[in-house]
Amino acid sequence: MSRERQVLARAGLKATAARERIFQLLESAMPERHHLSADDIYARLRQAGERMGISSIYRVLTDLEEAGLVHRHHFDRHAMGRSLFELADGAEHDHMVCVETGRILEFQDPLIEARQRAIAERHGFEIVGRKLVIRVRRSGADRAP
Amino acid sequence: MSRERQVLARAGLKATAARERIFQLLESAMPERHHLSADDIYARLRQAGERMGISSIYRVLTDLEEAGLVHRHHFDRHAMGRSLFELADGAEHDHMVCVETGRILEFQDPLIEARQRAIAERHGFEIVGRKLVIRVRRSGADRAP
DNA sequence: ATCACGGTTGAGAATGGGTATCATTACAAT
DNA sequence: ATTGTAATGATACCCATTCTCAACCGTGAT
Repeated sequence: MSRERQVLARAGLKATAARERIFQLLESAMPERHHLSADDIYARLRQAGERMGISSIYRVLTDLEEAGLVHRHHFDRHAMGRSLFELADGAEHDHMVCVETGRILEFQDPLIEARQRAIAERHGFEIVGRKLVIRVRRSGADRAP
Repeated sequence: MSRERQVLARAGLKATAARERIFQLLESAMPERHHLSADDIYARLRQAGERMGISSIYRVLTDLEEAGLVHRHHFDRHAMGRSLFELADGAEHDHMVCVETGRILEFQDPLIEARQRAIAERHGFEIVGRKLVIRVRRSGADRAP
């Protein structure tokens, strides 16, 4: 039984070919771009000579997300931006997006996380999920006068 | 000259009727729901016997956003969620959304903000904007076993 | 094996915020 | 008034995502 099958099974998902394959792709994208859209996945599959319906890709991604194996992000300023997905590899992290280059940096800050928990608790809540995106630009960059 | 006109002028926007009116609406929503969608605004205008094209509403909201007078949020989990708008009244704040009731709470935490600035600086960036949304639920709520 | 059935897949249609187009209208400056 | 410039609004359009539904597994029971 492959590693993928194990992870899927542990998350309570039947291990189908589509799920395994998409999981693999997300995994292989981790060192590199780290964030794939549904279209990216579609394209990569084609490039590899495989084919999968785009609706299945969306369905599988949603399944994986609901099983907690994948995180979905929206880094665009506006609503109609596409969703980007990445594997949920244990450690939560937040994102910094450069508005000039579009580059996405990840970071972790235990202090911020602790603070968030404290604030939620103070209001009688527990945290289900959080999303912090900082939009940044190279400091000292020339701006409109 | 009305207060609205002054604010618009100060932000570099010609004060048109549409802009003044939408600004007013956002202002009047502050004590109450605090976050309005383009549709909400459309509906409120109709209810008041006025009429404005929905495209104008979107355009004005985008103008106001770009002038820094208004913030746009997406609290939904998925991409196609609608945009919600609120007046940018000086102090930045973050949001906590209850996944059970949909209620939106606002909070401020200077420590989190300072931390964010520090992290951005450490990477050679300056902050252009940030967005922190914590999804929460009443703690102690029963969950699936 | 075969059957039955519950979940999975995928092509194509539908959805729904949001945007683009463009003729019309309002305003401002000459 | 006249001309130029920007704002408005009806409508068409876009496009990522979801829905629908028929075909298709896969597995366990017979």
